[in-house]
Amino acid sequence: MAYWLFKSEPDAFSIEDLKAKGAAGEPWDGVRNYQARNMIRDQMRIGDGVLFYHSNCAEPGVVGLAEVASQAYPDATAFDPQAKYCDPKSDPERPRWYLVELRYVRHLRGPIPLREIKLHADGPLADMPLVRRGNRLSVMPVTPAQWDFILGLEAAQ
DNA sequence: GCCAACGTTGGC
DNA sequence: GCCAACGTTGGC
Repeated sequence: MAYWLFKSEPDAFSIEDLKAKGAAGEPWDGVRNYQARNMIRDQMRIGDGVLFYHSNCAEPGVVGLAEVASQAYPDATAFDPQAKYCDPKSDPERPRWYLVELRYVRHLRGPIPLREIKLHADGPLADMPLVRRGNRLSVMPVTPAQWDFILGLEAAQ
């Protein structure tokens, strides 16, 4: 089992929104980045752990846990001319973009702000793309050691 | 709102 | 295949 971090803008879709979806979960559509696509399509498995991260907001940080709730399948919003993230270069015969569904697991005891994560940018979290300047990946891998360390920060709260 | 960093596009 | 221009992301 692997671990991931998913960014989401809380104004658009927050951890509360994911919680409200309950067991049904939420198809994580709209990812239009090849690096992220490859991870989604080739590496994600049902049951993988997800750090749910709020970006582009007053206090960016990890706010909760989710899990990968489906295998990857084509992102149909790419075929939909009405959709915001429509991509004419993707079609059902040869889909270019994929998604997995996410399911809410729990909130963290308290948010772990990016500010705090960065305190460990020279230590246990050095390899997290999150702490590197200018990183824009909306989906990124998390090592078991990083996962444990983050949850350790939560336990210390 | 600003702006640095990045990925993508498209002309050549 | 290069690279400038552009649009987007996302912290601050």
